[in-house]
Amino acid sequence: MVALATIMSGVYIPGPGRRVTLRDVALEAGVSIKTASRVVNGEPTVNAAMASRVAEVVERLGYRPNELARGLKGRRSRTIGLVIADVSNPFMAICAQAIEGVARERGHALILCDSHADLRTEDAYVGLLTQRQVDGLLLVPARGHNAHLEAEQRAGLPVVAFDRPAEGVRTDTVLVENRAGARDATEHLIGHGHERIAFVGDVRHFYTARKRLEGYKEALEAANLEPLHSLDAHSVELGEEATKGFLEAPDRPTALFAANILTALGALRAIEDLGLRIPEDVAVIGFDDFELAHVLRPRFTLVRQPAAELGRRAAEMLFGRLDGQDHPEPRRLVLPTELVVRESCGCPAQPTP
Amino acid sequence: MVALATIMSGVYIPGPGRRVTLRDVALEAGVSIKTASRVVNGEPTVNAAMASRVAEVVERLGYRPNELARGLKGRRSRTIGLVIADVSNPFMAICAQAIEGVARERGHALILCDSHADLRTEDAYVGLLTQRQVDGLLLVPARGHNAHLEAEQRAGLPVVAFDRPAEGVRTDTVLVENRAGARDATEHLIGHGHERIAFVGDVRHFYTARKRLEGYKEALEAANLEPLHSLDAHSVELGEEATKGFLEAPDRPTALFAANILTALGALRAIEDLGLRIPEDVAVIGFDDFELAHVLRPRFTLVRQPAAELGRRAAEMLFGRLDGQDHPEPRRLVLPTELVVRESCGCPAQPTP
DNA sequence: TTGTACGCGTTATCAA
DNA sequence: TTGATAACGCGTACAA
Repeated sequence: MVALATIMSGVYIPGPGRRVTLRDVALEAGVSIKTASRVVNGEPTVNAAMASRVAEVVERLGYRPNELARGLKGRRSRTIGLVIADVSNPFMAICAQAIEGVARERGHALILCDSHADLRTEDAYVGLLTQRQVDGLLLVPARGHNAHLEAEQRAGLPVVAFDRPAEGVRTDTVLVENRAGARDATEHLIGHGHERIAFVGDVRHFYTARKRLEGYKEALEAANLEPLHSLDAHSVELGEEATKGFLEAPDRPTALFAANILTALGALRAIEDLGLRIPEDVAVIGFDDFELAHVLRPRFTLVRQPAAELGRRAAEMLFGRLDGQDHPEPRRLVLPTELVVRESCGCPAQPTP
Repeated sequence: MVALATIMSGVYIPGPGRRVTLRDVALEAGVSIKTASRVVNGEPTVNAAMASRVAEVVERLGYRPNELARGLKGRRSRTIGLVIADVSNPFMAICAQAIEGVARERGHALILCDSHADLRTEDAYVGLLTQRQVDGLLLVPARGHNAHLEAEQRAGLPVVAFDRPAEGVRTDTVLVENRAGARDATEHLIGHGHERIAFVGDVRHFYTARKRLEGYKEALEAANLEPLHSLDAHSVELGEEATKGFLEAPDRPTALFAANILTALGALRAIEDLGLRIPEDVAVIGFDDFELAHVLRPRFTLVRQPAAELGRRAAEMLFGRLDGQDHPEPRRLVLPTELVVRESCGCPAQPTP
């Protein structure tokens, strides 16, 4: 072994590209590989003197266990996979950050995959991850039948879906109160006396969009008001267009519920362009938080999703399974949203929110 | 092997938790393991008939190579590590997304680590990553002496730093024109006739903050103007405070350069609170893009960083090394920024930017 | 308490 | 062209 490495003045210099292995340590310390292994893993059944000798060598050579070998042997890669729909979306990025934090606490690495909300890409990623023997899988499922997940689950891979449920597969799931959140927002607008409240939402097939629309309709029906919605505005531009469609009509709505970030931004642009005032001419509430919401004037009222908690809870649910918690049935956790009341809904300005 | 698995009506059902291995394939196809391996790896030296028979079995059993075993044997994990300072920062998230995309194109998995810009956390993560035998490392270095990187590099691990250089270590680096970008912005304000231009920046020890301050000073000096800067505003609140400090002074500046996102938001809040108008009372230019910049009124002028390209180029530089490109010296790539002129600087409104 | 032998799933070597 | 056999680095089972 020393053939490929050199010890110079107490500093071990591994050959280029060659890492120190347990064998190197064992040889250097004059013990068996197994004993070295025991010391590294902190097993108690080692002579103290020997242990400290080995520890010294480990330190000096800078030995690092090879996790690939460990995983191969031990059937645990200490790695989990995350397939997210779009990391560049701040909401998702915060989820990812929270998940990464939990993984770290639990000594696991996190492989990040961005499916761009595409089912085939997701499928490919799930393959990549299982090939890497991940211990578990967290994902924001793409729309469509996530059939590929089923085989993995049957093979014993714990899977947790979050933000939206996986279609056609029974997995643990962590969601957000989309419907209740939308209902709260709509009711708040109704409470301000509005009777014509428009809904600008994104792709109708998206789970979150559907649920939010349901909540909106629920609130309107309870108040005996007519729904007035536009869907499929999945970009700022389309959101702007849809909003203008509403606001330029003869009998225009006096309030607007923008069901996601993009439509909210589009709505703001439209309102600005038409020279209307918020909230005097149109009151607005959005769904999902953004950094500038309290910088805008008037301050923007919105339904806040607990992004970090969503990620954290999903990760914890996964690690629960890894720890052997045996819930035979898939679990479902739904986290509450929070209506952050500021000024765009028509409420008076607060001191310093 | 069939002891732990069953073949029923053509469908192979692996035992719980047990995955199909090359042995299973070989047994089922009646060939040697090595032959099965050859087929899987597309080696040309296989009899066509045999190859298709094996391929069929691979398909039917749903065989997936175990990347851990491959990595253990082949000394290539096909995995790269990314240590980023803060994924919840949209700029970083976009970098991460771009990197992930390149990794995917190259058939590599990406392990994501969030150092929270903390050197010790970074150190721990680098350890975690090398234990996982990553083939290369991309990172946004934390401030301080990144000594731990040196040992890894010596052991043959390619390292690419991006957004900021690693201190005390010589690595490939991809940066953005912080200085030139800040100079451009400042010059633009000078071009509008401003003579008192304040700089609101974040932590003075940060590389990016320093470079931007340099650029700002350069522009002022060239125009024989007095610099007027405040530093260490590393939150929206502090940015707001710092801005108010400037604007409430007797001889207040007529223009403001906010050197990062947080200070830009803080500045906007401060200006709003003081009842000043943009750009009539104070012209403003920021550094770094944000989703709402063109939704704000007036539209916000800023220096845009090529986030996706930064990530992509860094990843490509890393894969270049992995492909064996042998540049003995560390390389450094500096990407240009772009001054996105809108209205907050005092320029007239554009039709539809 | 310590060491030996084997296996994890794969690829590489070499002989057939 | 194909197949035994030996690695890769580590942990487990068992023996010393």
